[in-house]
Amino acid sequence: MFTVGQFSQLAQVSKRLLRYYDQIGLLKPAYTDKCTQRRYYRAEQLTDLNRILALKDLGLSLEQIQKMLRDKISSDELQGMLLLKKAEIEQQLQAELQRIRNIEARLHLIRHAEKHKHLDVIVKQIPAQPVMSVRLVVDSIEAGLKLCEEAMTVLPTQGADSFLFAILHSDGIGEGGLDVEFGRLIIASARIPVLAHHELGFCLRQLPAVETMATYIVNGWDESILTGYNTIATWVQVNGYRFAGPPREIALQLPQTPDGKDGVAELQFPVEPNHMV
Amino acid sequence: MFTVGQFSQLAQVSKRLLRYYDQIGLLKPAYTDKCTQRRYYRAEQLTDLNRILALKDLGLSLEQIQKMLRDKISSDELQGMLLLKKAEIEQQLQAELQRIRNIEARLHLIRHAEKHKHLDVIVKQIPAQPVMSVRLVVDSIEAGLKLCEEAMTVLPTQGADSFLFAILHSDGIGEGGLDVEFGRLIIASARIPVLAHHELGFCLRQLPAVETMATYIVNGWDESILTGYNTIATWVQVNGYRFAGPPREIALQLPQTPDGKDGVAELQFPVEPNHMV
DNA sequence: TTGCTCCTCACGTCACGTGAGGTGGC
DNA sequence: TTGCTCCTCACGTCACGTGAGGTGGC
Repeated sequence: MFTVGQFSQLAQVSKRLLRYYDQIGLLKPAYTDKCTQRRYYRAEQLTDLNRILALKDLGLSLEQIQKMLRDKISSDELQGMLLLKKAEIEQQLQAELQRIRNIEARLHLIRHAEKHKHLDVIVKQIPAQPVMSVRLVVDSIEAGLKLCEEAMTVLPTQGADSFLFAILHSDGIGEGGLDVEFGRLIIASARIPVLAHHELGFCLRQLPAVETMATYIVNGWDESILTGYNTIATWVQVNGYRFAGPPREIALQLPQTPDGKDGVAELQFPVEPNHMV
Repeated sequence: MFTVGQFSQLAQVSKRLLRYYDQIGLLKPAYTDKCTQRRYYRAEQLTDLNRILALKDLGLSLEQIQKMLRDKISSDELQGMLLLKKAEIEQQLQAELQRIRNIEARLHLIRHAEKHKHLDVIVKQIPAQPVMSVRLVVDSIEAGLKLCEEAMTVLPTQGADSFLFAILHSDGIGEGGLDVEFGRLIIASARIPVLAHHELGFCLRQLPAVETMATYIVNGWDESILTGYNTIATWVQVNGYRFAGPPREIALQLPQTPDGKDGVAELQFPVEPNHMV
């Protein structure tokens, strides 16, 4: 029979761990003095402890281990648990690899770009979203901007969180003009004056959800937006993604000053991992 | 200006997270109503939040992030931190790979061995250890056992935690006889009757520390020990290790019954990763 | 008697999730 | 007035580490 101190030395674990395992009922000492509360362990219990440590090393939680030991688990069940755990770890491993790639991308950007705006690009899930919008082909960017302003004035203002948005459906600058969509996000079940704008071609529709959306916040309603496109494009490339759908632009805050410096917009680019890289 | 709810929806994070970041001073809302305690965020703050999330994604702790943002860190420092973090993750990655290999080994053993004794093999660090021992070459295992018993009776008993041990220095069963060492571990600075046993050849020396020692507890002081050797050998092979030094045997509990069923011993094999596999 | 080990609280870790219970603005 | 959102506690998570403060056996 060994005391905690002795037993902990034999097993090369802390005394606290032994007391803790006693407390949660994972490994009770062979004998506990009712009076002094002292714990006494048998040499044979090293076997039990080692088994616990081995299972812990495999990444199982103490709770799982406890259940396994208590239920005298079968070989098949153990196999199942291990396979499950393996899959789990493999997934974690993928995540870590992704992180490493991300870090390398940052390092690359730090070394080769002057600023670190790329720190502000974030990938997130975007849920589906009802909108009121109009879609058409315009000849030039100027025409598009004009339409945009028109839409801004025409569409009814709702709450503070009902935003204007634009989607560029055509790839880059095609020769056939720009295929664009303008409109307003519809939050909750606010009252929508649908009929009033039918003649302008506005329709109610649903923007699809996007699993992996690379987003970037642009401060300033001017050339910042163009550099924002560049930032996000660089980020996407360096981080091993590629574009996977039409980009969106959300006006989070309309500019109040004529130079537009106080406007805030979010650029959203659907992306997917680029396995070619 | 947005309330927590609105801001959390924009950023796709929980309200609790925003309040938490406020609480720890990582991201204070642009304005907090002194009276109602309500938080109000500016659209521009999405930039800050995204930067925080990006750094978090890289695996940095909130404390590190906070320091980075507070100290207006330089590009070089950021680079250093990222390199450090990368190294950390790579280390974790190695650990996970090792775990996966371990799990695969277990699965293999489960499928091809009948029991799961291999669950009881544990790798640990063993510190250096003073001992009183004698080393010599014997012709046969029988002669060795006889010497062992002699040593057991001759060596003075100390506390309950002063164990007898044996080390097999020769590789397997060489033709030149067995090179063995017997003795007793010396715990703390107990009084040692050195002189009394000089004529038997006992010396005080230090067993070296071992970084990676594969250990296995044997219950029973009989043929269990041989099967124990087998268990540990299989384990070592399947888990991608190889032997890296003379094995030790520690008598944790001397048998009290004639059949020796109640003895307990720990087998210790120095090992190292087998990169050949 | 002096050390040494043992004991039981109980807080700290890390980044929030999850109610409980109550209040202000449309 | 009814909902909705907001607020502040405060506990829970996971596996212990780390003192604090006190006690029993040689």
